[in-house]
Amino acid sequence: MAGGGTTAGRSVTARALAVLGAFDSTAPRLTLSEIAERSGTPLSTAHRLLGELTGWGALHRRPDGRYEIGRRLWDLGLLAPVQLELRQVAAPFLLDVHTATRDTVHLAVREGRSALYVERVSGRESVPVVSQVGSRLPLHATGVGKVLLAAAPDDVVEAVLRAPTRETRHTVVEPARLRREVAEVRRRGYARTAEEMSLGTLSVAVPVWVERPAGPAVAAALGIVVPSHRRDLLRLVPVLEVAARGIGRELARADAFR
Amino acid sequence: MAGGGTTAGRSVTARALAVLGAFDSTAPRLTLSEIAERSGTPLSTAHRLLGELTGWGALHRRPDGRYEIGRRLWDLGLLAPVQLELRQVAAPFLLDVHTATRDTVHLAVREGRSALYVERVSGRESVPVVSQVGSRLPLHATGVGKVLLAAAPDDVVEAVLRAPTRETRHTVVEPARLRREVAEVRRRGYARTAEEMSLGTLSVAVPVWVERPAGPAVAAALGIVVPSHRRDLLRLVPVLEVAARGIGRELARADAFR
DNA sequence: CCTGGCCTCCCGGCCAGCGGAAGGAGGCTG
DNA sequence: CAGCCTCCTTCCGCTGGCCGGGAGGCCAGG
Repeated sequence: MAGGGTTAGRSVTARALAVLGAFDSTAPRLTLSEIAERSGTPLSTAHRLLGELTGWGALHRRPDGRYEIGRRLWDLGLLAPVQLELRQVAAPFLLDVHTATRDTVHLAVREGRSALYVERVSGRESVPVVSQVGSRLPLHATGVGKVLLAAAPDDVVEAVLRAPTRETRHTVVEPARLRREVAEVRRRGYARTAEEMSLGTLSVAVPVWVERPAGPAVAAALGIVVPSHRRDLLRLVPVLEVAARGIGRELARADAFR
Repeated sequence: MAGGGTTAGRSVTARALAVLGAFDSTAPRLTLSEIAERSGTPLSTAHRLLGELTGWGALHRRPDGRYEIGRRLWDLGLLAPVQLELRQVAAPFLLDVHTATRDTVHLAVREGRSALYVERVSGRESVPVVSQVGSRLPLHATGVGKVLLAAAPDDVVEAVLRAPTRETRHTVVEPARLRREVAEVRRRGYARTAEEMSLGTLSVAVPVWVERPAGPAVAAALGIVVPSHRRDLLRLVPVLEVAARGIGRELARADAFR
């Protein structure tokens, strides 16, 4: 019997987490063997862990035998600070902007070298966009991304400028030009893009400033995406600014309250 | 050394899950000792598990030392079917209803003997309501709850009627009267409440029917909450019905697509 | 300076978890 | 309809990873 001989130092918890980690947005529903393979766990081990995770409610087993994320993990996820603080505070303001403009409105925060989309309001008549809540998109090719990039520490800016991906034929990838854009965003207080992430859409975005004991900081970026035939893009900047200031004020209050 | 002697059969995974389970909406931020106590885990064991969970990103440790749910669990939660299928399909329709009415709109599903609030659209000018995304409220005291109750199997109805909680002085708790209301909801196709869950608000709700291979079924309930001085509550029923039918159709399509 | 609360780290015994392998269920093919 | 394949479930004895008491550190308050 091989026994635990080949466990290679991975702890039980690490294996259980690896099993959970097998799920992602490209694979939200998996069979036992897929999970075993994706998590690098022997079949029978995966089977046992899945039994426990399912029993607790972290996962759910469908009638067809496949596994998916369970309600209990959904619940836990709702307790994450990004959800509990940012989203709940910001949602009504995004709604205001959407009501005034009828376009797709986004709220994103920086996570490493990506923009993490935290909230989105988009009706059925809005332009189709790639971003969803939970998506991570590059900092250099979206409106909210550029705002977050302009507010990021220098080492992040340098790392992003070193290898900007080309998303469409309009994506700006020249480091010098990106550097100029970042400076411009800092000066003007808003960012704009034209078909740099997906063809047929323009975007503008502004920072959400929050007063903290340590001084003002950019906590998020608020942006709007419109079809590319629109001419009056900059008209939206004041609308976004009003909402962003409202969000910032509420966040500062929430911070003070702890 | 006590060793594993007193483990009482709880598996490692069960302990790790117990640690996660220490978090809930009333306690989204916890210290090590609180977690140890709430999860019934010895301090040093909790400490070790927290280290692993934090390392993986399931939890996050704040500068002040307390733990909270991490981004990675938030991500995973977004993959739950309730989020991925229902919410994403329904969100634009809730938005439509909100735009037309400016009131707070809810989508809920039944989970056991509770109504689980899955999505909510509410501006800043809407009436304040207790429900949040992820809340569980009683089936007998809310609009969406009554709709879900009317669609529930008999044993659930009986169980709910046996011990209805009194939420406000207007809550209907007499089993006979509740039974009559359920029959009425089934006949009329909508439910209404008047200050039964929180004072100062009325609500109406309709079922979301989905065509399935096994026949039509109520997948969710769509409801709206308005301040109690409004007189034209029933005017909203057709609005909700249009949206509910739209959601049902999209869900059936999504089902077919798998 | 002491006290108390809270966190971090250490260590050796022991049992819970490990995973290969056999067997079952179901579906597709020739 | 037999044969084959894929996928899932269960079994079981060995062993290495987990357990948790306790020592010690850190910090705030008295």
